[in-house]
Formats: sequence, C-alpha cells, structure tokens
Amino acid sequence: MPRKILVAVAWPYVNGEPHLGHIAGMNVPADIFARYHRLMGNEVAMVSGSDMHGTPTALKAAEEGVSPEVVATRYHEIWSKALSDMSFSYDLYTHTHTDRHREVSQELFLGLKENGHLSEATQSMPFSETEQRFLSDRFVEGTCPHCGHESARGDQCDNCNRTLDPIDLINIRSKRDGSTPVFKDTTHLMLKLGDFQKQLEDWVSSKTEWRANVRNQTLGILRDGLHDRAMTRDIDWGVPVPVEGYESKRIYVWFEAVIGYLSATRAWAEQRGTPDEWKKFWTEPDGESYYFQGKDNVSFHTIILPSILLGNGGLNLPTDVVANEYLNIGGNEFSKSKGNAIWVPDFLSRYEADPLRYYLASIMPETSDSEFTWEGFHAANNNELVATFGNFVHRVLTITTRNFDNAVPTPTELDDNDKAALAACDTALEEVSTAIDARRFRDGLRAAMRLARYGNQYIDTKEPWKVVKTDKESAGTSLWVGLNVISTLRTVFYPYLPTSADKIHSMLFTDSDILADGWNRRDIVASTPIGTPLPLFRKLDDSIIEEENARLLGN
RNA sequence: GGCGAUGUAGCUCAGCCGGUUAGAGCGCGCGCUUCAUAAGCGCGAGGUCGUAGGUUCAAGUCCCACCAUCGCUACCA
Repeated sequence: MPRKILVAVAWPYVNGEPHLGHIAGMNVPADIFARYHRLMGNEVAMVSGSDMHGTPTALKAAEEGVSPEVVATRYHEIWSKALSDMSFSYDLYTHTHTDRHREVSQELFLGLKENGHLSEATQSMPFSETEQRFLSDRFVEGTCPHCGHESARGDQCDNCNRTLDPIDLINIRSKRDGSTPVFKDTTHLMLKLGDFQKQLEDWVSSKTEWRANVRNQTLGILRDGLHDRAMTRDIDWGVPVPVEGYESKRIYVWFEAVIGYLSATRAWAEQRGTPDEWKKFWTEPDGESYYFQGKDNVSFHTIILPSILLGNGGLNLPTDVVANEYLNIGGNEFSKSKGNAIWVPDFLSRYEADPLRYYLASIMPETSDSEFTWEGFHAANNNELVATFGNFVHRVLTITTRNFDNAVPTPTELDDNDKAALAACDTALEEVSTAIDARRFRDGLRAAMRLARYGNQYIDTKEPWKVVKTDKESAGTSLWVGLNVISTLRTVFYPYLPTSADKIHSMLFTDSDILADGWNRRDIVASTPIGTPLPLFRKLDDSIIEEENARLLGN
C-alpha cells in the first residue's frame, strides 16, 4: 500500500532573489524527502509557491513606483527558475495571487466565521494623515520609553530588546515620510485561537518524534495560553476579506500564506485532470503531510495553520513540521543589506547544482545554525564528491570497459568479500532509507557516502586492474560486484544528487529510469553494454576560494 | 524580562534508558599503491565533552545555577 505524502515547502515572500540560506533550510530537505518517497513508490505531491502579498514586497514596489504585482511577479519568475535550476522537483510551484488561492483562502476564512471562531475587536493604531493609511509596527519609530533609544520600532526596541506597543513610543513618527501619525480606532476580525487550545495540546503532546525545538517551543506557547489574533489588516494589497464592512481591508498575509499549501494542492490536482486527488493528502485519514521551513516560522505551522484546519473541520493536521535552523555566512545571517549573501542564480552561473546540494545537505542546519564557507564547499566537492564517490564510479567503469569490451562481465562464484560488498549495498539502502524517512538528512548522506568509501576499499582489496592479467574471470567477478555497488550508489544518492544519479543510470542501463527501479539494488546483468565512462563531478581549482571570498567582500 | 533550541577533536557532526581506554567524516602527519579527475588504501596524532556546583559506587549522558549563540514573545514576512 503506497503512502500518501504531501511535501509542503514554505512560501518565500518575493522581494528579492533566493540566496543559499533560503534553500538550505527548506527546499533542499524537502526535495530530498520528496524524491526519496517517489523512489519508494509512494504517492507524493510537493507543492509551494511565492507569497506575493508580503508587506516587504509592497514596500519595495512603493519605492520603485510600480504596483506590488509587478515586483512580486518579477521575483516570482526569478525564484521559479532558480528552484528549477536547483533540480527541486516541485509538482507545483505557484503563487498566492491566483483566483484559486483567493477562493480557497476566502472559503476557509468564511468557514471559521460560520463556525463561530472569529470575533471582532477594535484597537487603536497609528494612522498617517499624509498618506491616509494605517501604519503597521514596522513603519513607525520613536524613542523607547524604557531605555531612551531614539529609533525603536513599533513592536520592539532594537537597543534594549523590550517588546513595545506603538502607543508607548515617545515622539512617534512614520518611517515612510517622517510625519507624526495620529491614533485611530480600527476594527478587525480575530481568530479565537483559544477555541483550539485543548485540541492543539493533545495533538502536539502526542508528537514525540518531532524535533525538540519544534515540539517544545509549541508546548511552551500553549502553556502560556492562546489569545485571539487579528486575521485582517488595514492594507490594500492582498486577499480581500469576504465580509461586509471589510471592503477596505485584506486578510492577514500569514493566514492566507499557510492556506497556500491547500490551495496549491488543489490547483495541482486540477491541472493534472484529477480534481479530487488533493483529498488523498488532506482528508483521507492515512494522508501524511510534512511542512519544511525555517525556525522562525514554527508557530505559524504548529498553532495558526492547525487552528484554521481544526476550525473548518475534516482537514488533516501536519504529520510533522520540519523546521531547520539557519545557514549563516561569515558568522552572520545571509543579509542583503550587509552584502554578505550568495545568490542562487549567481552561484549556478559558475557551479553546478548537485555539488551545492551535496554541500548544503552535509551541513544542513538540522540542530543548530551552520556556516557556509567557500573552503568547505571546495573541500566537499574535491575530497568527497570527486575523490571518493566520483572516482570510485569512474575507476570501476574504466577498468571494466577497457578489459571487457564495453560490457558487463560475467560473475563466477562469489567469495566472502564479494558477498560482504553486496551486503553493504543492502545496508546502505536500509540506513539511508531510515534516515531520510525520519527526516535526518545529514545522516542519510553520510550513510550513502559510506558505501562509496566501502566500494573503494573493496576494489583496493580485489585489485582487478592487476588480477585481470592473470585471472580474467576473477577480475570480472570483482568488477561485476563493483558495478552492483555503483548501481546502489545511483539509488541512495538519487534524492540528494538527482542529476549525478541520472548520469550513472545512463552509463549502466539503457532501459527504464531510476524511478522504475524503486528503492532496491538492481541486479547488474552480464553482457549488458556499458557506455563510455564520464566523470560525474568536476574538480574545482584551489583558486576559487580566494576568488569567491573576494567577490563576497566586493558586492 | 519570559519561552525554546544549541554549545563534544582544526572543521561538520554521532553519542539511546548514566557504566570498560569519548566516536565518525573531512583536514593534518607517516607509510603503501598507481586501475582511476595525482584519485585510492592503511596507520597515527588531536578533545580536562561551554563554566561552576550537586546527586551517584560511577556523568558528556541526571539535577541546580551561570555564560555564549540563535529563534519566538502574538502587527516582520
């Protein structure tokens, strides 16, 4: 019975290009997970899209003097291409400015209203008279009442770190034009999160296999008790609120962004001509769903999204919320403003996706922040991919084609070493499978690379390049075993390095594709022709370290 | 301030319910090999397990306090 796996990837807000920090924590693990499950024969839908309605996007548009849609669409296209160039296998990468998304968002919003989970509340907010609009907390600044810092934000003081309410700010002013806002009452619809307190507690408590940061952080929030939270905003860019009297407001962007997972699954099902297929993942009891994103997003996926789903009823809660920490560079977060960022399109103009996927998976910030360095990328590429994995594949294929007329040799009786090598293949399949299914991606990669090292040890023991001169049958058997190891490496590396796995496949086999072979050690058949071996990976010159570090400082 | 996570060899990380000389990969040193993109294999040197207490026959592994880093703290997406 195939499992039904929804791979839900966080929705980036599109006001810039993707950098390595973005993809390391969400897209890379999600794609490994999705590819693994497809190879296992499970039913997979991997969906995501661009969050078009983020405030930063609207802000950037205002700066440029164009409509938010222009900016959002521009960066959506850049993101789509970059994700595709990274070989991320989305079944659908859409965006939130579609009719389908608006309909589904409004439908769930009204569902909550009909079920009595929305309430109205009036609050006093800063209002700009010059712009005739309400200013969200990030658009006002003033003097901190606690420490006297002169440019405290509306929600928090950057100097003393205390949480603030904009009404407490001394000398409050608009960050947009410096004018002094007035405070005006505004009414919003609030989601009564408290309605779901008990259900959420029971649900999260039962999820003992979740990562510690996700589970404990959520339990901590629940322990404090949930309060109503506004689900509408005084802005004009976003999904209209489908309620009379709210024509000038929009649905809170986080509300509709997390609904994107559902609207995108439905859009995917429609596009493939099976409009009800989304239900496999969302309403059938054995549908599984995995949400990949950064550690700053946890509560939106463990509190708000589940509340929306519970409040509508009949929709599956997340099986797991896989939150990663951050990938840093130079000891800091990737930051556009500080100039220390490596952009995906730029990276891919000089290097290939697979080595990057390898390095990012090997340093994936699963338990704590990790650090991208060019030295590390260079070393991972040259010492591990080229020297260990690529070289093993290349040396076995080369010896084989040169001595056995470009075809798979016929094995004779297997000795203990041969049997151990085949057993190592099965062990690797088992270990990588267990690790990926448990969302331990670094572990899985290590287990895969262990098989490549084992292959080198085996071949060194057997010395077929030497034995072939005296005992061709014996050398042929060793190479046949080596080819089995290569075939298995193709499988266990496929989730991590899909392009390289495809290259191996096309050198070993002429029929079918990797997916058709499943998560198994496909037997190597004697006499099958083998293509000319080509290196899997390109060795990088030492000079790139200095070049890239200089480039980083220069931008 | 409150909540949460993290802190183990130069680097990236394993160490489950506490129990022989704390492990792996990469890097580094030495040796072997030369089929292979000068790639491979073997051996070895590196750690008072963030700090300071406590519990215990025994603690990296449990308890307390503290320090550092990161996230959240409900209107940043």
